[in-house]
Amino acid sequence: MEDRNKLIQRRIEKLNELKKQGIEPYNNRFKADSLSLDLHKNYGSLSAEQLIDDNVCTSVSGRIMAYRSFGKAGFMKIKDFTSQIQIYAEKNSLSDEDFRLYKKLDIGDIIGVEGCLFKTKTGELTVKAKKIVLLTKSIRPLPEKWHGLQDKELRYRQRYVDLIVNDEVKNTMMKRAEIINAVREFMVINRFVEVETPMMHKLVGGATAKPFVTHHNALDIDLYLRIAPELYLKRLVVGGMERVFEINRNFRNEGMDLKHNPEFTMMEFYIAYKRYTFLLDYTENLFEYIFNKLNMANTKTVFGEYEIDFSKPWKRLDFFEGLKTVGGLDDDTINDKEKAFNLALELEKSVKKDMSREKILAELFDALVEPKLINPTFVVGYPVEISPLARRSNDNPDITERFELFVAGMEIANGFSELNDPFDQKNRFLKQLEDREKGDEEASMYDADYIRALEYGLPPTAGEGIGIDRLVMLLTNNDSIRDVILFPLMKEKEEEEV
RNA sequence: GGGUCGUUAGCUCAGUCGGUAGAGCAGUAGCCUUUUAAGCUAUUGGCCGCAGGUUCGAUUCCUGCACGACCCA
Repeated sequence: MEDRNKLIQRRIEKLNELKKQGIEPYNNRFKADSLSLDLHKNYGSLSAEQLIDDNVCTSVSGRIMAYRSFGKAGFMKIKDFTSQIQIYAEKNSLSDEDFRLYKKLDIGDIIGVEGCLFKTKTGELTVKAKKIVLLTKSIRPLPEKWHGLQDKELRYRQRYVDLIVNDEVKNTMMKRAEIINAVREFMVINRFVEVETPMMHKLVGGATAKPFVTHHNALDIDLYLRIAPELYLKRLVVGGMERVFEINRNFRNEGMDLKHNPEFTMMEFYIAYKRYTFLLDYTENLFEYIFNKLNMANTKTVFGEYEIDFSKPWKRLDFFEGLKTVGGLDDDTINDKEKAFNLALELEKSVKKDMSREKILAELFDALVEPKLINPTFVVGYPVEISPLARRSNDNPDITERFELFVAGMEIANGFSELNDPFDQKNRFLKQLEDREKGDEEASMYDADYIRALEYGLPPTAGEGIGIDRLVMLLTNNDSIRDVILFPLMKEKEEEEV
């Protein structure tokens, strides 16, 4: 233990003094019968006189968040997972031993209190302590009571402290849980089955991204943390599980910024005998369901500087139309790879000479169109070239039956009619393999078993992935993905003690 | 990967045109039996991120590094 910090030293001394007096600093035998929020709900509206008449006695436990002491009495605020409640401790109502303990308590300590409810002069519901039990001595001081913990680095690294002092973190995470529950409920109502497919893959596939590599010792093989569950979920559809979904982590070995964390949560689902057009309506309905479940009065939310209107139906925008009407490109630039390439260079996009025209256009779309898609917009009509797992459109074999959903300039979802033609899929894998050999580390690998599955027959199927973290960002008005992930990845920092 | 900014007490922040630093909260001691960021009095606490350079002297100026925030790729 470091000896430089006097505050910690002082608290350790206190802990030892308490032990000497026979007080256990880590006592786990206190039984609380009430939660703070329930006390406020059940008794908060009673008058001071009524409370005294009713003589409501209770026991609560929680962490001391405020401590105001004057001589022979004082107030504390203790916090449990539901709320906070004030404790009044006075000499006359406590045993000498408990009063001595009370005088030694620190902010941050966790205690149990038995006593009866009353209202103070200012009308605050309070427990007048008859008995105080120390449950956990805290030997590290909490951040300042008024400003809390501001340092973002510390907040992410020591999320436990952040959660203690910054209520909005817990609120966001609770809302995240509600959102995921709502999503799951909606899927189950629609007769989807939740499944878990492998996180460790022998081949990279299902998306365009660089993977993390790990090693299995006993088998002596490299494995990849999955970049997407797609190919496994579609194998399940082949097997007759015609409606499946998975809510789980994907891992992509890429940069980190406001919208990207190396591990992130996706909901992917597949439904047989439907086309991508079904998914558009289904996604709108899913959002409507979430809004209702979260008691969000209308279908509008504030996100940063924007007010976003989720009311149905959402805008549909053709990929190439978008390049023109939103991105301001002319037909010349769209049709002439050279011109598109030069424009992309001007915009400082990382394009290469040997990239296909469609890939360059996708970069231009990313730079010029996406940031302008604020209200929910389904972009449709993506080129085959950049959609290796999507079915071709019957009207135009260069275009797929695919869409992406954008909100507030962020990609939220990606879905399509699945490519179920094994011959076409085989060729697309071979094309990916070529790209990979040319040095494209994001291209997928050839998955022979997946082709075999398609040869058994994948029914016509529609599938979609929804980025859960970004969805939570939208609905909780957080502009950083780190604020909706409990433990975002941070570089290791040297610790000051062992 | 590039650019801008940041890193000072446990926390939130000042500050030093270069002479080794302050406040509030927290802590400690005392007074105080209805407080709400309780109050009053006194007081402890600092490798001023790390390493190097310039200088008589660096927390301050310069360079590099680490970590972070934001912007760009």
